[in-house]
Amino acid sequence: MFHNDARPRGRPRSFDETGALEKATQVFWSKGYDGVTIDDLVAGMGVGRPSLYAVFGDKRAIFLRVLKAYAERKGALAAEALLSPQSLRDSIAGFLRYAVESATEKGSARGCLMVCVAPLVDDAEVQRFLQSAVAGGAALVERRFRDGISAGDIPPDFPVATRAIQVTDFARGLTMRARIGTPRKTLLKDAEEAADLVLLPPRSDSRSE
Amino acid sequence: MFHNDARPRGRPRSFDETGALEKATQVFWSKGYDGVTIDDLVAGMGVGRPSLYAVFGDKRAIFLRVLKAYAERKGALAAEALLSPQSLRDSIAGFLRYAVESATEKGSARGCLMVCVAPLVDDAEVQRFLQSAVAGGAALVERRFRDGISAGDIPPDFPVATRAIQVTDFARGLTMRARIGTPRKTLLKDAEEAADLVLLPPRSDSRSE
DNA sequence: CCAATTTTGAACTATTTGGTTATATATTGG
DNA sequence: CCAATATATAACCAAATAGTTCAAAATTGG
Repeated sequence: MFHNDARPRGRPRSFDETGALEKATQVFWSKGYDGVTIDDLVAGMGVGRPSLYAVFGDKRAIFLRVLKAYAERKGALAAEALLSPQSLRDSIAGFLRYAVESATEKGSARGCLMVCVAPLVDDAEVQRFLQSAVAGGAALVERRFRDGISAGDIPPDFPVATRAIQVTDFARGLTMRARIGTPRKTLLKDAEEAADLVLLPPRSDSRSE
Repeated sequence: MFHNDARPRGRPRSFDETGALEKATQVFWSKGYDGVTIDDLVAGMGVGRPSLYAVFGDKRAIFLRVLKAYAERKGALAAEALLSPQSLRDSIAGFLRYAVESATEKGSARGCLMVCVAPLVDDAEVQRFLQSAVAGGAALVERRFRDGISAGDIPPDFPVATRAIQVTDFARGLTMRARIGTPRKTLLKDAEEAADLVLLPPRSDSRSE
């Protein structure tokens, strides 16, 4: 006799919890952390003030949940863009293209919550989270480079760690430019050229000057 | 009988105007735009509230002045780092090194006012200013590349415009990582490697495959 | 239908914030 | 030394903001 999935006891909620968090994401994404008031969240999430505090806590708590959910979702999509294609070139270009496309999507704010807004949040936990996210992103790209060596797409002496960081730095640079209004078309072109650059074979040391 | 540089009529100001603006720069730099209150500026600039409004205007006006002064100063220093060295490699590495060093300076906030905070300001004039600053920075680097071709440091088919944008995207990426706490040492290493990368000769098309 | 439970909506309180006003203070010009 | 001028200090006010309280509403369990 399990009532595990039975509806809970009292008045049912008028909102969907994860849906409300997604709406909160849009609010923070477009207004930044400090630019957001509780009333912004109330209006944007469609949740009454007392419910908001009861269910989610204060602004900081909401932001932390938003940030973590966003990172997970975006990380999965980025990994997919990176790991799906067969050719290394398509992987790297796809990764950067995804960064540009999600940063210039119609209907969302420009830029990226993790790249543009979270770094300005003056909070130790946020900073730690971002640090590990940055490291995780680079590690993912590095793994893809290693697979590229196995597949013969790039030479065995390819500096996988260095180039992986460079790919993610490019993504950051492109994303910040998206935020200030650089057109998607321009950024997509730059993403392609960045992919070309990071795939150049390293200068071989064998032939000295 | 010119009294051009005579002291003005009434009670003398207790603060230095440009000095106060520099202090305001630090305030915005560390707290972001929306995170700053008038009281923060009053405290940080050492200017009383009524004088602040009378002399500088409201928060937006102060920020615009701060941003423009910051851009001018920083642009000049970046140009110096870029144009002083003889070798192209020293120029590009110096430019990126300067970005990292100024973004990790002790005593200032981490990151950069133009790269990290201004892009989040929801204001058309700020956005326009940033766009032109971004274009100007890339143009500066591109010019240095062209000089490098003349000097024989890079081949004549070197894609100067593309690589110039990439240099500035790297600077943005490094600067954002500085903001989230990546150590200066790490970033300086990455800056060197980024300089190496963007100076790689392009794949020559002559030899197909 | 009624008690227990949970959420909702509206109002409320204390605090912060942006911006102004009034008065005192420091300086120049005569 | 006095009028004119400009700034400084402190107090002030209205609006915005964060967070709470409380009665009404919607549901389950009996």
